[in-house]
Amino acid sequence: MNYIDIALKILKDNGYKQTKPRQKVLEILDKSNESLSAYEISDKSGKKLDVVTVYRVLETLEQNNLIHKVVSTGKYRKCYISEKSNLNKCHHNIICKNCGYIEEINCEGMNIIEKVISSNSSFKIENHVLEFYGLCQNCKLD
Amino acid sequence: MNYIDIALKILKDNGYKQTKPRQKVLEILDKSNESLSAYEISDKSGKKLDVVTVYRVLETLEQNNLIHKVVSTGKYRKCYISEKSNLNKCHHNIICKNCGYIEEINCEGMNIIEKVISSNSSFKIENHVLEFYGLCQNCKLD
DNA sequence: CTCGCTGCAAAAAATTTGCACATTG
DNA sequence: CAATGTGCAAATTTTTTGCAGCGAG
Repeated sequence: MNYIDIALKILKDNGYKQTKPRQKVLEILDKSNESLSAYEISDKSGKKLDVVTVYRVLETLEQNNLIHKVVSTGKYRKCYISEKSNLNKCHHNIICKNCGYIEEINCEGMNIIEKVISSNSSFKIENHVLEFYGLCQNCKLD
Repeated sequence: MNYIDIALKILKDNGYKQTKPRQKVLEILDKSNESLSAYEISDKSGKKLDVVTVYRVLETLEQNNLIHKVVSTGKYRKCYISEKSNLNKCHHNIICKNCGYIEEINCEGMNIIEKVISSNSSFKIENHVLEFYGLCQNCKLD
């Protein structure tokens, strides 16, 4: 099952309706290799989706862990989901500074880092944001 | 020498003028335990500083590595600087979800993580953003 | 005295809200 | 048909730009 179908199923399971705007936003994000803003998504829909609707759809999708906000830009990117569970996966991205291409990565070491930080500070750490920036395979060759 | 004096000296050394707005913004950020937006800084100045000026001062301070933008909120926080060098220090923050208190931390492990990611992906990684969220000592007791 | 910096006005961009109507289940 | 979700209008918030005048060096 592909990203869109899984996402729609999760929405349904969580009591959300499967509407055309939601499906359309998922399709646009699924196709894109880079993160997109609400306005960019509205544009890519041929303006069929109002920006306000896009904002609200994005909020819903994010709450259900179906998409991920790139914190340095505020734009959105689909993220890995599976039929079994989409709960609290630790999402990290590498973002190409040149073309915007984003790849989701697996970063096992962070739980260790969190433990080290926890014991070196007086904080109780609950979560973190981590984004890497650089050049993707194509752009580093130029 | 304290934060403000060092910062002003660095500005001077880099060819920037030492102006009252710059000094005032530095003072406000120095006093604050949490990150502040341009509007909050303007307010804390008793509206003596125009928001536009604050935006421009913040931009200058950031370019000189004297302050640091909290990427998840867009607000600014002073960061560690020394008379000798303020170049490209790797800044990481722990941010209290409850009260907003921010502490700058030293996070040695990240260069190792960057190397691991580099070798596991096709990207040439240049930098990263890392922020931790949790509860500070005071707030975790409540 | 000169160049860089600030303040004011205004524009542009990003995000949120209210409400009537449409759509899903 | 009942509850959610959408579209439009409008308000709010955030950030940027232009330009005249001020002030640091």
